[in-house]
Amino acid sequence: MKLTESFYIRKNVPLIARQMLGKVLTTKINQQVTSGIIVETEAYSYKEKGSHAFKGMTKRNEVMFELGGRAYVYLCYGMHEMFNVVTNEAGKADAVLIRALEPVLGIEIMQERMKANASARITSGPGKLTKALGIDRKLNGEDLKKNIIWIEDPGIKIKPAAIACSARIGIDYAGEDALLPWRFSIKGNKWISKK
DNA sequence: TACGTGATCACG
DNA sequence: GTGATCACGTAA
Repeated sequence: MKLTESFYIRKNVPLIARQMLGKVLTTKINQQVTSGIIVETEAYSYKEKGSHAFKGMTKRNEVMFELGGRAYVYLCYGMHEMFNVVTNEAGKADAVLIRALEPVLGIEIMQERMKANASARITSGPGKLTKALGIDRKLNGEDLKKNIIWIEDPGIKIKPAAIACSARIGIDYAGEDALLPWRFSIKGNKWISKK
């Protein structure tokens, strides 16, 4: 069943990011269903310099300031769409970046979408999984309770010992906050993004 | 390691 | 208006 507000609207964003491992992200776009198990995430809090929300609200990040349980999608490096889940209550702009998935449904559809750059590991990275699942900025602000993009709990329990945590990737600009161990992944999973 | 790529944001 | 920068991916 779908995750509800009681999951998303909590204060502890690293905890939410960790608990998102093993959940299933699904999109239904143009009647095409694609999904994957979340195997790598990163937490971002408005209180630390790694977050887009650290300096306050802008046109780009305004959905981060809405109530938890929505999609925050933005363009990075002029070519990659990035998908985040907004968490916490309105005004407290926390988010979890989904960095990698293990494909489950619609694998052929994903391969078709990735055709231009045919790689075997179609969902192993934040820019790739959005393309594979058809996620783009049109979904910015989309409510995850609806039937376009959502996350379900398949009831798989991930043991604490099976979770790796480390510093987040690609945020050197955040100074000492770049060292926070807020990147989580399922140990040994083949679909984790490359180093 | 290098660079494509274009929106965004902090300056004036 | 302008310019530096960017929560990446790929080729090499």
